[in-house]
Amino acid sequence: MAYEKVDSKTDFPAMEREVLRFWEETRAFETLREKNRGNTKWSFLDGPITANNPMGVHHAWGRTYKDVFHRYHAAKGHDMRYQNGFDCQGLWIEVEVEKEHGFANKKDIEAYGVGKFVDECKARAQHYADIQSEQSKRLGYWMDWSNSYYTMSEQNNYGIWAFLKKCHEERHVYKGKDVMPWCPRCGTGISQMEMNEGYRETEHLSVFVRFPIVGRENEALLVWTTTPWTLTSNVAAAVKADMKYLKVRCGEWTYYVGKGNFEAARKQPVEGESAKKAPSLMSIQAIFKNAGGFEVLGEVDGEALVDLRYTGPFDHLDGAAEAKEHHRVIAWEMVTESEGSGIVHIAPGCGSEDYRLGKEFSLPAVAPLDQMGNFLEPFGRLAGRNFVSVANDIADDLKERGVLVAKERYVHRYPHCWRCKEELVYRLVDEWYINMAWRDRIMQATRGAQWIPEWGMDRELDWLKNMGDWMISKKRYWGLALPIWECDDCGHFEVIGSQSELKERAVAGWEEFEGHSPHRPWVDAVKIKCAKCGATPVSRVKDVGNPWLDASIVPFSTMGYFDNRESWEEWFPAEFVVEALPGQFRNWFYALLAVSTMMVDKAPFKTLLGHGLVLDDQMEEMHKSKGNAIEFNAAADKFGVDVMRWMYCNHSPERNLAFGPAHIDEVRAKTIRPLWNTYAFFVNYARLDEFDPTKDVLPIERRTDLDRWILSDLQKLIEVADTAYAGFEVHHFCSRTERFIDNLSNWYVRRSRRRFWKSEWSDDKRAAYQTLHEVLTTLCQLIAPIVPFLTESMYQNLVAGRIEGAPASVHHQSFPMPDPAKIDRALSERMERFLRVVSMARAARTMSKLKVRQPLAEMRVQPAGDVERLAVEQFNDHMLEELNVKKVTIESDLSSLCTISVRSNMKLVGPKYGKDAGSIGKALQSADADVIASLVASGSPVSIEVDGRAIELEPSEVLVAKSYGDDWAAEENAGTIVLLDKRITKELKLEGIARDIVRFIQNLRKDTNLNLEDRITLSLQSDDAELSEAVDACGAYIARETLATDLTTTPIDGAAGRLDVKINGKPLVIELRCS
RNA sequence: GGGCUCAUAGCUCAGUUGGCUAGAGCGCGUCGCUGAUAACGACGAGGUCCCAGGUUCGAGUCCUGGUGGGCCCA
Repeated sequence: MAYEKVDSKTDFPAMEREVLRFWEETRAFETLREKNRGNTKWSFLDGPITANNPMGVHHAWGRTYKDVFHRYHAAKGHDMRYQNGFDCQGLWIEVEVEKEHGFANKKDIEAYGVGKFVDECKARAQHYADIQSEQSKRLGYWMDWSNSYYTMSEQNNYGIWAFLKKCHEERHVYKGKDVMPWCPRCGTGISQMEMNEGYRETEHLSVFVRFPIVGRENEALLVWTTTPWTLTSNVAAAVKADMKYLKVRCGEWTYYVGKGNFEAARKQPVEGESAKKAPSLMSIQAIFKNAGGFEVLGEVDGEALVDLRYTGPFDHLDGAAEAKEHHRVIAWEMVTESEGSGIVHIAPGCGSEDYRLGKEFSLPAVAPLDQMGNFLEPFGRLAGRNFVSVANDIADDLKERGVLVAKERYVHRYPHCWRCKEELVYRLVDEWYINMAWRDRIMQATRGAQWIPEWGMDRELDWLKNMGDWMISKKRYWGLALPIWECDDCGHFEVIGSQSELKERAVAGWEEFEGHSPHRPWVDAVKIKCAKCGATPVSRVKDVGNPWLDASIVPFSTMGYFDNRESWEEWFPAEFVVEALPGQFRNWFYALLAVSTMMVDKAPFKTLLGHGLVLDDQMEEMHKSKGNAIEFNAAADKFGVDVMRWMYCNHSPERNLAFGPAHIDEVRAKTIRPLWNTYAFFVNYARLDEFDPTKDVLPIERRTDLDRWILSDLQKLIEVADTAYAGFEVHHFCSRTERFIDNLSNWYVRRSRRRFWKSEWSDDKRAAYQTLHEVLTTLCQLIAPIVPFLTESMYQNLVAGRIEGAPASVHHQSFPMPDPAKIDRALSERMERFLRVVSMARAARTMSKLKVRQPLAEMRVQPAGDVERLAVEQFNDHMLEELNVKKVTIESDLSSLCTISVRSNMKLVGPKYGKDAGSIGKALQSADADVIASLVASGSPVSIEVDGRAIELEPSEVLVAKSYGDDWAAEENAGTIVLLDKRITKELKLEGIARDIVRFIQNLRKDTNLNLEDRITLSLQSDDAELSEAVDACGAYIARETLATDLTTTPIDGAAGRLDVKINGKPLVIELRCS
C-alpha cells in the first residue's frame, strides 16, 4: 500500500476533525481501555469543572495535563478510571437561572416555586456538562464520557451526609451566631473562602462625627467611619490605652483625637490609577483649620478616656434604645494612629471585629438590616430603605442635628458578592459551621503528599494554620441539603448520615420524598422525632451546603468508599490531581484535604500539580466583560488543538501563560511545522520509492555516522521523555524535543537529502529511509500524549497497515524503551563540536561576503581539542558539501599565518590621559605586538614607555587585532580557528555561476508545478561569454541537478516555463518543458 | 502588619547540585540558503542577571536586608 501524499500546507484543524472521526469509528479509546484492563492501576482524581458555561481556553490547560498523563500511563500499560467530573450545585448556577427569569431576589424564587427552580438548575448543569463533554472530546481528552461524575448525584450528596455525620460524631458541627459578610441580593452569607474573589475598589461617603461626652460640657470624641449606616447601631467607641490623644478646640467644641491621626497626612488606601483618580484627603488638622481654626489644649493618654460615657448619633431612634445604655469608651489594641481619628466606632451588629469585641465587653449587638439589606422598623425614617443608598441622607441628617464634623469621598477595597457583584454588608446571622480544632490532622495529611511546585505545600499549610471555622451553610435553594434536623422545642440537632438512616428516622413525609433526589424542596418534607425531648415533627434546617463540600467528597463517593470498599482501596489515594493554583489552596485543595482527613486521616492524592492562569497576550486576566476572553471552540477551529496542547505542555506550570495568536503561531512555526514538513519530506519520497520499512533492515553498524548520531540522540530523548512524564515535568521534555526536531529538520534531513534522491536502491539510501522512519515513528510515540492528533495522522500513514502486527492507533502502542546499543555518546559529542565548527565557517563566509553558492578552494581548521579534531576528520564530507569547499585541512597551529597588531582603545585612553593619548597610541604601535597581546590575553596590565615615562595601561585600554591576511577569511572562538581561502579561480567562478543557474532552474520547476521526478528538456540562452562558458563547462552538472535529459542553448518550442534572470548582472533566459 | 512567590535582552522566557565568555525564541537591522520547509541559516545591535551587603578560590544560582510586582492571610 502506497504512502499517502502529504501536503505541507495541511489544514490542521480539519486534520484533527478527521482523526476524531477515525477514533470514533474504530472505537480507539475503548480498545485502549480493553488492552490495559486488569493491569497495574494508575489512579487519577478529577477536580470537577463547573458546569455552568462553555469552556474557555483557560480550562484547556489543566485538561491538557490531565489527558497527557492519562495517555502516558496508558502507554505504560496502566489500568485507569478515566473519570471526568462536573461541579453542578451552588449559587453560580442559581444566579444564572435567576437571570434567565429576571428574578430580583429570593422572593421571586419562592413565588415561582422552589421545586421548579431547582429542576431548572439541575437541567442547566446537565446542559453545560454536555457541552463541556463535547468540547473536551474536541480537545482530544480521552475519558469515559459515559461515566462522568456529577456532584449533584445522590451518591455524592449522601456521601457528604456521611462526612458531616462523622464530623458531628467528633463534635465539630455547631450552629454559630456571627456577624459575617452577607449578600443582600442573594440573601445569603458569604464564606471566608469566597470573600477574596469579590474585593473591588469602591467609593464610599465617609464621615467624621462628634460623640458628645456625658458630663463634660462641649467636650466630644471625634469618630470616623466609612460606613455611615452603621452609626445607627453604634454601641461603643474604642481607643488604644497607650496612645497619645490631643485635646483640640475647634469652634465651640473641644475634641479628643489621636495625636498621630491629627497630624498625619491622609491618603486613599488604593494604588495606581485609582489613587490618581480618587480625591485627595484632608488631614484632620486641615479639616479643623477649614472649620475656622483650632487650638491644641492639651494631651492625654488613651487610658484617661476609657469608661467615659457619650451620647450616640442616633440615640433618638427606637432601634438604638438598647445600645444607648452601653455607650462608653473601651480600650482596644487594634486602634491605630494611621487610620481615622484614633477613636473607633464600634457597632457589634455590623462588623465582625466589632462583634468579637462586643462579646468580650458584653455589649449588645444591634442588627439594623433585614436579609435584603433594608432598615428594620425601629429605625425611624430609615425604615424600609436600603443600606446602599442612605449614606448621603444620613450625612444630611447628622448635619441637621449638628453632630457632623466633616464628610469626604473615600475610596477603598470593599467586598462585593463574587457572583452577583452587589456590595456586601456585615450582618448578624445564624450559620452552621465545622470547627477546625482538628486542623493539625489536616496539616499532617497535607505534608504526606508531594506538591508541585513545592512551595504549594507551604502555602496550603499557611492557610490551614490561619483559617477560621468552615461555614458550611447557605440560605439558598440549589445545593446539598444539609442533613441537619433541629428541634424547635429543645434546640437539639442531629446530623443524618445516609438515606437509609433518614428512612428509619422518618416519622412523616417519607412518601412525599421517596423517588426524589435529596434536594430542596422534596427532602424538606421528611420529619423526624427529636431524640432528646421527643418532640415531633422536627424539620430539616432550611440551609443548603457549601459547594466545596460537593467537590471534596469525590475521592470517596466516586471511588466506591460507600458501596464497594474493596474497589475503593485499590484506587485510593489517587496518584495525581492537577488544578489551577490561585484560589484552590483555600477551595478545592483545602476542602479535599479536610474531608479526606476526617474520613481516613490521609491526603486523597499522592502528587498535586498546580498550574498558573491563562492570560491574554497582554498578560491580563481574561474576562468576558473585558472582551479579551477566548472561547475554546473558536480557538480550536482557528488554531487546532495540538498546537495549543503543545503550548500548554511546553510552559512552566507554575507561571501564568500568555495566550494569543502570535504565541500560537510561534509554537506552530517552531515545532509543529518543522516536524510536519520532515514527515512530509519522508512520505513524499518514500511514496515514489515504494519504501517498505520491514524489508532488509540494516543493522546499526551499517548505517552512516549521521544515522547513528540521530538514532543515538533519539535514545536520549526517550530517556528524557520517560523521566519527565513520570515526574509530571512535561515541559522539560518539550524543550528537549524542540531541540531534537530542530536537529532533525535542519541538520539530519538537510545533510541526508541527496541520499533520498538517488535513483537506485543502495545500502546508503536504505539506511537513510530506515533511520528517518524509525526516528519519525518513535518520535510520534514519545509526543503522542501531547499532540494526539498530529501523531495519529502520521502514524496512520507511516505505520498502521504497513507494518504487520502494528496496533491500529498510535495511542495503543507501548511507551518506547531506549536501546542501549544505539546510544553513542562520543558520537553525539563529536557532532555537537562539528556543528559549532560549521557555524563558525558560515560566520567567516558571511563576514567576508562569500555566499555559500560560491565554491572555495580550501578551508583550514585548527581544532580546539581532540574531540573536535576527530569530529572534523570524521565528518569531512559533510564539511565539504555544507560549506561548499574543495578541501579541508586540519592544522595544529595556524599562528604562523596570523599577524597580531595592537592599538590603544581611544575611547578609554583619550579621556584618561588627555593629550598624552596620541603618544601612547604611537608607542603601542611600535612595541612588540605579540608580547602585549599575550599580556592582555592573561589580563595583566601593559607597561610602556611614553616620552621617557613609564605608563601602565589596563588590559581594556589595549585593543588587539588579529589578521590572517587578505587571502583568508577567519573566524576564531574558544581555541578553534577556521580559515577560508578567499581566492577564487576562474574554474571556481564558473562553478559558482553554474550553481546560481541550477537554483534558478529549480525555482522555475517549482513555479511550473512539475513533479519531483519529472524529467525536462532545458534551454539556457545568454550572450554573455562568461555565462556561456559556465554552461559549457558545467552543463553535465546542471543537467544532473535539474533532471534535464536534454540541454540546449536555443529556444524551445512550446516551453512550459520561461524565466529571465540576471546572474552577476548578465541576462540569462531559462526555458524548460517536460521531456 | 504577616506568609508565599517572582524580578535575567525591547517582549516571552531557559539557566540542573555554585564552575569555562549568561542563553533561546519573537521583534529589529544586514547578508545568505532553498526541489521537504507559509520555512531556514549566519552576523549585528540590545544585559549594572532589581539594589546593597555577606558566605566562597568562584554567586544569575546560597544567606541577610531593602525595593518593586503577583497571590494569600489579617
